[in-house]
Amino acid sequence: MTQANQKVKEQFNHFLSKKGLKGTLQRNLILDAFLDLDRSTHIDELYLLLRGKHPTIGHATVYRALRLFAAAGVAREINRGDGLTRYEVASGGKRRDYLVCIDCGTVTEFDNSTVEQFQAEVAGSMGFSIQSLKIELRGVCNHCKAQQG
Amino acid sequence: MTQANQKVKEQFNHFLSKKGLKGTLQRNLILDAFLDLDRSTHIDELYLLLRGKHPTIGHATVYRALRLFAAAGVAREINRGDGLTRYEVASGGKRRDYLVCIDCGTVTEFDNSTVEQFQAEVAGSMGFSIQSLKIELRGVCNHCKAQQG
DNA sequence: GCTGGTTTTGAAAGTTGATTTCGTTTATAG
DNA sequence: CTATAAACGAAATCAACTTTCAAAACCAGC
Repeated sequence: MTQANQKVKEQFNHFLSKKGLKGTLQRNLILDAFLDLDRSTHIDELYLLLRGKHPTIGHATVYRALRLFAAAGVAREINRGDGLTRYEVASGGKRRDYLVCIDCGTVTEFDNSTVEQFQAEVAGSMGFSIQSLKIELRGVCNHCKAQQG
Repeated sequence: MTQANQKVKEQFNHFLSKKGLKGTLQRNLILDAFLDLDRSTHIDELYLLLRGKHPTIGHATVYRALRLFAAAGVAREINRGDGLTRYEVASGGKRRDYLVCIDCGTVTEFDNSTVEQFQAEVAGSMGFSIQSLKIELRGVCNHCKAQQG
């Protein structure tokens, strides 16, 4: 358990008590698995993962837990347009910047200082308070370009 | 019928004959309705719209026609993460830049020269050939900010 | 520790939009 | 025309998401 993960768990517990909700074994197990995975995932993946160790945990519980994590601000929903709702740990920034290769399907995350500049400019000119930003670039990655000659 | 729309229809007909597919009454009606609407739409909206004038057109046919339009390059699929697959006329650029207000749900399109600059920089640094670009900013719009005081 | 009221759980059912099936109809080349 | 491949529409199916409901777990107050 990293210190960052410990902090996330505290944040979630604080959210629960603030809302009069209960801390349960299942919620703890699901949150642990979610944090341990440390990458974006979706309900069924997490469900199957947990199912191995804790056969009693149900699909609906995983579903509800992930939504609760999102409501608590410790997780974030991702929609990549593939019909699946993914979740990732929300800590550290609110950006989601992807390069999606239309050839091999690889999804690369990137971080470019231009993004911040871009964000500031749009916010200024449109009078818009930006809360989150999602940029998805689709194209052909270096590797696939090389393969195609 | 604008000249641009006429061109789109020619493009679609060319696609059909190139692929050995058939031009049908339904496909023409659906394409006309889609072009006339002149904004992003989804299957059911278009279906209901057509249904009024041409009660024999079925849901499946609208669905298949829109996918065909996309395959022909005259339409483009849009996924805004709301569970609906939308389509819009593909003519004119490959960008989709949105501002989504998390308060009132309004979706505003924007066009900012910074986008192009940004795109070029990312492509250069990552060795990525960008084909399409989707930017979605979520936040609070001017109007809602004013209402909240 | 109990107890009582509330919340949570898991299995199963329901919902929704997307997609396919299938028998019939239509378009088009020869 | 006629053959045949494609397209049609209604209905069925699919997959992911979401809700229902009775039983179980939680926890604040005794």
